[in-house]
Amino acid sequence: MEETSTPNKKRLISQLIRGRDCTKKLQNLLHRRVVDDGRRWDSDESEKKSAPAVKDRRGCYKRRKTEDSRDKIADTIEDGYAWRKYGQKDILDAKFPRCYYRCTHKDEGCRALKQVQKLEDGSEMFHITYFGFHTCQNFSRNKQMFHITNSGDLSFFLLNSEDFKINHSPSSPSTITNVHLTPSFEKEDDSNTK
DNA sequence: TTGATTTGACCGAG
DNA sequence: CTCGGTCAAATCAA
Repeated sequence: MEETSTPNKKRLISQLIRGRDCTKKLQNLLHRRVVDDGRRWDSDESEKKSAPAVKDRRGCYKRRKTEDSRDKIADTIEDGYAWRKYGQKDILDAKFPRCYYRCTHKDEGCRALKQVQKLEDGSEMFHITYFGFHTCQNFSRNKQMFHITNSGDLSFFLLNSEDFKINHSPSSPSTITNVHLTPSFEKEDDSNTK
């Protein structure tokens, strides 16, 4: 990891810059969200409080718009976070069902969600879509960072570190120091270049 | 026992 | 109505 200096370094830097741009965009998005918070989608608390019957009050939710979603293709659904499956659906034109996951720490306020669907091109790969961000404390656990590193998903890593900074302290996360990047960072999904 | 997964019902959007 | 997303009871696993 040391002997290849300039070309890799350059690439790395440009990746970091891209990541930073991305996080900046997301920060803006997050900020907007906070501003007009409350009538977005899923005003869960208020609705749940006034829930009458509990029993057949299923699904007081709104369909997810294309808010802030990030797509990624990977050969594993593992990304270092603890997810809890809450549903699975057969999708109309798809061979494989779509699985729905939320963060295990939802009860602590973490709203991160993801959807996983196997690709139809025969490869054993998965199309993963992330919604929202982790507000739980996952980031203090180092081993999970290395998981992320293994999967080579730099952008996701950066996004979350930024998220972490927003929610906690602006000081640089010391855990980053050990990370070595896998150069195979091929999935180019531009998330939201609309 | 607790926590995670399975699975069919339910809901809102279109 | 159909379809995708979510809920929650039943079930499984540790």
